[in-house]
Amino acid sequence: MLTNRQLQILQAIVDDFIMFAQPVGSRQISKKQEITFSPATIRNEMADLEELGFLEKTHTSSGRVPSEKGYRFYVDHLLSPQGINSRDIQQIQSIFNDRLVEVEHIIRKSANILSELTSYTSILLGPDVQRHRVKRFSIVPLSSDAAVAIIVTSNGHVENRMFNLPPNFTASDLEKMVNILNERLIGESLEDIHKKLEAEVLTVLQQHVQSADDFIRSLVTATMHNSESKIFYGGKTNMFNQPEFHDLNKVRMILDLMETTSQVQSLFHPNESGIHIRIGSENKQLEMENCSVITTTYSIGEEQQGAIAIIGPTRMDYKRVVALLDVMRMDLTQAFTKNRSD
Amino acid sequence: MLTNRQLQILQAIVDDFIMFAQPVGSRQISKKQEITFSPATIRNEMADLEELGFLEKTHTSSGRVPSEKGYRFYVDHLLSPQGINSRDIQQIQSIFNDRLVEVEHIIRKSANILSELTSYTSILLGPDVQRHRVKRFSIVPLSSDAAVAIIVTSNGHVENRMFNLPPNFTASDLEKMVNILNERLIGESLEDIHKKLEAEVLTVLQQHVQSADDFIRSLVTATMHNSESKIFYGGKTNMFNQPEFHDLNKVRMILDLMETTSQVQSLFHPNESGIHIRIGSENKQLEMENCSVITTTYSIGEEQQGAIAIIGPTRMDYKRVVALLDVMRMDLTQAFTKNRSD
DNA sequence: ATTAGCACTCCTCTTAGTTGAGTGCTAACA
DNA sequence: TGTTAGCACTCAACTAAGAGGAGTGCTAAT
Repeated sequence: MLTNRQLQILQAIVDDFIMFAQPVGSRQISKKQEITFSPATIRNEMADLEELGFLEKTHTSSGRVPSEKGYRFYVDHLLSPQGINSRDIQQIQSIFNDRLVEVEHIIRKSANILSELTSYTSILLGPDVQRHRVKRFSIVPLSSDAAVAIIVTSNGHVENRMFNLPPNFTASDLEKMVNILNERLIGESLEDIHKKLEAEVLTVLQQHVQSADDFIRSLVTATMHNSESKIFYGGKTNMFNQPEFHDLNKVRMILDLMETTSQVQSLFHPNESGIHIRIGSENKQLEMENCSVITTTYSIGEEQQGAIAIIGPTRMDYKRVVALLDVMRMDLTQAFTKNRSD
Repeated sequence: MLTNRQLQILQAIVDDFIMFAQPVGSRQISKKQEITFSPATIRNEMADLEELGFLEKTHTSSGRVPSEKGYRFYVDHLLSPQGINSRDIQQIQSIFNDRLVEVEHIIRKSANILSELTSYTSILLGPDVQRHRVKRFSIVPLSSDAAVAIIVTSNGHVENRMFNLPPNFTASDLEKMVNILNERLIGESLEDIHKKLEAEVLTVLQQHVQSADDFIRSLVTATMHNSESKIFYGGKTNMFNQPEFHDLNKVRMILDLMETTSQVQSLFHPNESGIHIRIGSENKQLEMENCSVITTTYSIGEEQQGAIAIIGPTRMDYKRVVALLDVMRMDLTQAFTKNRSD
């Protein structure tokens, strides 16, 4: 168990290092207002904290730097919840000024403002398209052998895909088909559609339409394709500002990771509410060993969920980011549920 | 006018520098197969070429480096058209293996393959949505005050946008409206729609539907919004490989530029056929003063046009990139016009 | 006209020395 | 007994000096 004084010193060191990105010496700590004891005492405590694994030295005679364990402790026990600046709140509110109707717009704007406010990189996941419910299904023929399938979901998202028509497919075939599909599929979620298409709808269609088999197969692969939630980025190059990323290789690896959808998706904790912090090697990705990722989720309507991640150096301003994400999560949730009800 | 020998030496120097990214000395040139004269002679010629502005020195006793004027001359006069490797051609062909129907897929894949083959960054512009022709117009109501407008274009693109419905808008109003819109707008290009909507369609609608005014306004702003061609990137971080970009600031500026749609769009020469090369400061953007940009266009169907850009260091392998772009342009054009006719 | 030879330049790499921030330990102090 | 002043020690960061080498420009010989 740490003594009060050790807690105080650990906090001071982490705060200081987060601010200045320089190893922190005993003298520097001793000069702080709230510290009443001498550098020598601090040195003794520091040595103890190092032995306990909370601090590290970059070399024998350098100041101390928080270890991952140190950050973890700081985040878990020393992070006094902090209000944020009214100017920041105002800026967040400005996202909702426009009376925009589209979810996508709001999320895009949120990504930009978050990256601006934190000076880190933000990633926002939109609603999971797979869970949207079908509002209308239609097919627009383009030529004798190609058509576009269009699915409008209840919250206004439009999913569309081209596919090939089987030969000898008539306009009346198409019409029948669309009617059947609408009858059967409206109200279902997109992820259920695939199953339904192949199971019940197919047999019904086969009774009415020639070569329904091919058709359904086209349609299934077509609607299945675009299955992930959309991803929005803010401040992709913000990390260039951080001294720990003055290394091209690190930056490159992270930027490359962000181009890979699957990797990005695995940064998140789906279906877990609250704010999650992963520090350095707590991240599964090797590329992220110098980064911390703070994630949270927000609601879109009653069923849908979106997610937010902030990526920064392990020396991230946790206090501020957590506070900002908290506001952001609540505001987005509120905006999207209010939007729904009127 | 340059002598034959000067041409030969200039070419050798540029080729060598493109390959090794190191200032080229007289000895190194003299060792080449095709060079029959001594280092001393080469030094004299080099001094002349420098005086003429084609070469530069990084310091008094360094080898020579091509100046922008040197690259320009090389590109204009010394670039013997070169066939490309059959393996490369094969890889390009692989884009079209899948029998993909969607334009977007092919372009996305092309961007990736181009960046892979060149090891530079590629940017592909899709067709200009504004010039697509309307195939079908429909409106799907979502709630009492919101709806989605959907425009399907003749080549299968789907443009959609949410908008607010005026109060007291009935289902039959909506139906009438959609009918009128389809009557009037099918076959028009998207860019013409805006004008038409405001001019003739508005007056017609006003006769049939209450508060058509508000409605049209919503619709115009809605369809106008998404007006640029889609942009696809390949190999965004490839420039990290180039020694001239081992400078974080340069990389950052270019990456930031690539996030700005308007800046990216201004890299292209719309409506000019052929292959264009802009070297260093010939680019309008200050951020690009160390880059060369090679652009070209391809056709999508009979009316539409897409564009390709490759961004690399001024020390770019012009010969190879030009050859690759030439193949790419023709293959894409062919694929998209063939696609149309069957 | 071409080229061998040579003095000269200047970048790059290495080594040595200096400075200064910071530590750990010991001994004195309250 | 906990705290602190004092001091020797460590090591990164900076500076200066010197060696090596790739390359040039000029001159004189071929």
